[in-house]
Amino acid sequence: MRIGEVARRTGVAARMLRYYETQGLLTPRRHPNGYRDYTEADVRQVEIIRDLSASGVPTRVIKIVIDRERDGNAWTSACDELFANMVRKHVADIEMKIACLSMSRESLTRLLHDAGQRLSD
DNA sequence: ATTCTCACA
DNA sequence: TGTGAGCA
Repeated sequence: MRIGEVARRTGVAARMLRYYETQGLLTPRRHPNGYRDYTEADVRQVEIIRDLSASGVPTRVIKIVIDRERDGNAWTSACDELFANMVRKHVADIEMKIACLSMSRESLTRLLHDAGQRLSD
């Protein structure tokens, strides 16, 4: 499928899909006319990239994760410990964000609850 | 009509 | 990241 359909289905702008490609996160085939040809697997890949990106994980790290999963998750080289620490940091960041979001949710639901009481008076 | 690449304030 | 130019 072409870039427009992928953009429509994933909610990721075609602009970003091309950008991800330059970052090595996606490598769609090309049609004879030069148009990118995405597969269903690419769409799943885009959804993963989109979600990780929305969680604040830099594309640089996303690429390492993707490459790692493609190569069967083999942890061997001396760089692996370094990478593992990067991932741990992001996991910690995400946990912090979850904590912040939970508090925001409490505040907002309380706001709505109080407003609801006044509205029903 | 759609996509492509490249460049910009 | 958005937007526009100039092609195919």
